[in-house]
Amino acid sequence: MKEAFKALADPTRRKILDLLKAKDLTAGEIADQFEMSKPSISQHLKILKAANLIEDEKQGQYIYYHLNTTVFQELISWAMSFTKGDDTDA
Amino acid sequence: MKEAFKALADPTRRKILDLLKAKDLTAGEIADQFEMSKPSISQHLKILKAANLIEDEKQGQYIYYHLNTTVFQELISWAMSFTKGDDTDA
DNA sequence: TTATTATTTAGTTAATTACTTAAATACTTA
DNA sequence: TAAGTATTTAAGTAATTAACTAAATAATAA
Repeated sequence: MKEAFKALADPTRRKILDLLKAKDLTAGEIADQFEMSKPSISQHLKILKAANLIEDEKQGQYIYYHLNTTVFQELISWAMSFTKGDDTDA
Repeated sequence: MKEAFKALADPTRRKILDLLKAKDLTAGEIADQFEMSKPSISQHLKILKAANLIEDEKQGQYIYYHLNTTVFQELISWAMSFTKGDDTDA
């Protein structure tokens, strides 16, 4: 989760996650949605992957990225522990 | 939410939230839990407050801090939108 | 009023982060 | 094999962040 919190702090990375919510995309397709160099997006993807928020899958010369929902589930539990009626530890 | 994501990226700030989950505390009581200067903790409290994750209340010479759960609720909704079963199109 | 306690604000510095361009790697196609 | 496309890695830099100490503000108590 530690890595995820840091990964989620950046608006570009949150937008990447939003894009992947709609459908799986290649690194290039993701980069096309931003006015930013491809290496920069590649770095962001690397950080999201290290945080287990996304996974990649190579298909020929392309690398497809897709969401990994497990950390989002953990995040839900974590946030719920701060709302009334839930005593669960972080 | 933008501010909240950045606020949550720091482990010291997440620990402050954990402490406030148990009970309301003064700035000094919070600072006592860390091996860090009081001004540093004060800055973290300021950031958490700007993110609407906590609120303060002055009582005499003390300032009590307590959780504000509204942004946590928003965070839950946000994270749920990434998990299966919350398909907005369904 | 003066001193004490609680806390924040200001100013500075070191570490981290988010970009950039250039080069490297990997796959595909002619 | 050589050229082209997709993507990452490397190296460098500017902006941001998180810490510190010192000073300021505010309330309390002597």
